[in-house]
Amino acid sequence: MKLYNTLTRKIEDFVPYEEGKVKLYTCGPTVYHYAHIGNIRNYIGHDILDKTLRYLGYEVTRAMNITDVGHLTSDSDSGEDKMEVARKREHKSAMEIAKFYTDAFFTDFRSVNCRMPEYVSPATDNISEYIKIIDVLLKKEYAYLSGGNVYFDTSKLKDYYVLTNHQEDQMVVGAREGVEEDSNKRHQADFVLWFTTSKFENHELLWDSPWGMGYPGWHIECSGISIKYLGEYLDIHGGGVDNIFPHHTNEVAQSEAYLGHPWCKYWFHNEHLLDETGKMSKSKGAILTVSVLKEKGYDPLAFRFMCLNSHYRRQLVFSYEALDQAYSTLKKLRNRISSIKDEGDVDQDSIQLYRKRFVAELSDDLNTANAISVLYEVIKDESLSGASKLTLIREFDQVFSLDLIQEKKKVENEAYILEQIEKRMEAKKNKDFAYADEIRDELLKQGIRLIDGRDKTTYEVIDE
RNA sequence: GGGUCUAUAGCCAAGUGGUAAGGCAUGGGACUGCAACUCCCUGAUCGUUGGUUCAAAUCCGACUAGGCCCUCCA
Repeated sequence: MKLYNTLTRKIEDFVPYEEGKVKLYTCGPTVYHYAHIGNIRNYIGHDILDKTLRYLGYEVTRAMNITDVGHLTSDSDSGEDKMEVARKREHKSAMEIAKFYTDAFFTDFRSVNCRMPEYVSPATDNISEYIKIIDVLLKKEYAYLSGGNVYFDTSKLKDYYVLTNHQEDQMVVGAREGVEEDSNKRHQADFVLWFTTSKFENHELLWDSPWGMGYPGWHIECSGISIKYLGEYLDIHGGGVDNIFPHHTNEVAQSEAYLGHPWCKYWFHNEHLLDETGKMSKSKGAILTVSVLKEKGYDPLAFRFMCLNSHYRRQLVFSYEALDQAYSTLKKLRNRISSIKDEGDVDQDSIQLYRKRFVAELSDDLNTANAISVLYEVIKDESLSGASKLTLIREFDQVFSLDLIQEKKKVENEAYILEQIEKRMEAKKNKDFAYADEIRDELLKQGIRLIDGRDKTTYEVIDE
């Protein structure tokens, strides 16, 4: 298995700390708003990684956080907490908001066939873990108190910018609008571990700590949750590319300072999904979610298919044209697969050959687009028996998760349908095509599509 | 200003030194009473420009265009 590692900026052989086992961490959603399809692309990328590792035989343990607190617009005290903004906007308690959007997130997450991680933990469930870590960081003098807050001292590290190649003296403070400098910091790059003071009024979520009532900084939650559930040695940590700095950079800093040894071996980052105007963002107003696509009549898996046709480290521009295309391709693919008859012997040698090619593509930094090409070759291979094809397709779909093999849907009124087909045959014989078409249209309205064969008409249930 | 990534047919996209996979769409054909489904056929010299090489979409330089990061975003 070869994976691109942001840490080295190279494609490397994947070798976990413990042979055969993988500890995988995914930066989860912030639940002050809906997760848009760009967010979901990221989780699809992680899902493919997760399932590929499993397919290869690794025992994967995966954890993911839910950010339901303290997501500030900046580390300085000028910003507003996103949860608080949502609370004011919707006149609900912070926990109600978090619950609502967490549920909405997992509805979409599941609808694109993403597997649930072993551990999913909200940030607010692990406060004591953060306090423990911050306490140690203070004792080791990697952290300091200033202006009521606890800060991480980045000057104590040999190489704070391991993930980024940033040069401190070239950094522009406030490159983005609305970011102000925090005068409590000793160094420009220092970041907050624990807040007790802020300008926000009525901050709803507060916890007691050795440093006073307050709430955790943004970055500490992922370190805390990861170490708590996956231990001191992490194999892969992933997220979107925009997390590289500062979020993941800070995680490395605080985790390794706390643990006293190297922490995460591989950093896995998904590129963004763009729309015509550029990056999708939760703060940009209208939010396109998987649920919205569903309401528009798309199978959510068409979106997943669209993502798999591209590479996770490549920017993808979302357009309805592209989605329509992905959807019709997926439907065609399923149609072709459904016509494969489960007969003949399962040819182990041929299967092994295709299996190898499939694995080779996925092992090449998750080349899903090529893995799909292998699928097409399997379908087209005339020397392969139906049983062999279906065995392979079923296996490939463990990773793709596109529901390629659709269960033949049974209908209750089959007798009625067969009767109608019979009537239509009769009408066709009598060249009464108007009546024949009428029957066909009527059945279509009921979700039954007729398929005319050479001397027999069959039907299928359509679910749109 | 610094960092980083990308540029292949109408669209999605593979390709990492030896003369451009695959898919969708289009057009043509087979099947059909018509249609749907299915099947067959159908297209590009790889952003521009220098260079390295017997040989470059693939390596190096310059240029152009675009994305992302530089303390809120996946």
